[in-house]
Amino acid sequence: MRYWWVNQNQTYEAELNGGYIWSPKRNKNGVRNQFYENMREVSPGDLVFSFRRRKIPAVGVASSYCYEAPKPDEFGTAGQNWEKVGWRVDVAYTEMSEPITPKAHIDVIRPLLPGKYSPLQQNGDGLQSVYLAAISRELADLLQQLLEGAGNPRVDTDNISQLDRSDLVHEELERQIEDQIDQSIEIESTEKQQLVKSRRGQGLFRLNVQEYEKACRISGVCDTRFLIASHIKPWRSSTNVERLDGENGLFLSPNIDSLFDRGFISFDDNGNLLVSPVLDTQVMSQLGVPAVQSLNVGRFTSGQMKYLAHHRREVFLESGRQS
DNA sequence: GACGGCGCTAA
DNA sequence: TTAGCGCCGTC
Repeated sequence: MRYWWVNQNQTYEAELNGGYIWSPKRNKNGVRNQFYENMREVSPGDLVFSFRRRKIPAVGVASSYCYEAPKPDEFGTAGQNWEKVGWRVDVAYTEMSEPITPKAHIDVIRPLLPGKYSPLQQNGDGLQSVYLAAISRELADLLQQLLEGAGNPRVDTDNISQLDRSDLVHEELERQIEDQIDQSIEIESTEKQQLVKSRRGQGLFRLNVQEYEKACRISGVCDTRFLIASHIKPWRSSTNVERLDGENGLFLSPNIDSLFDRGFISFDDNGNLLVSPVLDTQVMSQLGVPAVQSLNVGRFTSGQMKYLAHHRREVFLESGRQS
């Protein structure tokens, strides 16, 4: 399990009440930001320390992995220059009745601050450019001691709640897109039907995928009755052309589709399997992904590679990967 | 007056 | 890529 520190000044109320943390995927100028990339490495059960107005007013336990979600409406003007779609992790917060001020304990905290991507300055002040920062177990232990010493209840990872809204959020997002397709006057009704069917991997999209893929790349199952035509670049993020493009698809066994769809696995351009560090290796092998050092699933077309690059950049749950 | 989920920019 | 510095709105 891992430990995180989140600087939430303007959005604290919204994120506390909503039970989540949210970030855009990129800086305003489109550049990768490590504090946003860190969202992709959170696992259920991880501990999250809230930081607001120089204090720690709440401690949370993550209850989901990272998933794509729209910018919360309740942010209002706070996040005006952030993108409309970003990363979200569900978090069960416990408010501290006696918030502590890290700066008051900076002498003991300073030696435990990370050398890079630290959430605090050496003098104990915050850092404007930080959102979600990784901290060590040692620092997390210290913060918990300080919080308990001040009279707060201890928050532990086994306070984990089962609340994971990722399916609901994605369902709502995709339902809105279906409505847009349905109301569009430029699209013919037969194409509308195909676009909606493609969301479930059915219809024309499935036929188009069959031109490129014959079996599940990992399980080897080739009876298409048991395979899901899975979008590489997610349906919700695709253009209408991409939603029906056969090169934007793989035939996958249901278990493998579920792992690929949620970003637990991906592929590089040479066909090597990539496994997210957030995924438990035992679960992975139980779900049918062989626990070998490297697995090559064969060549991809240049079209497939284009979509795979998107999958690695926007779906795969690993921070810091350049591709 | 203090400070930060910034925006630039230097190296 | 990372950290430092200056801006300025908000608490």
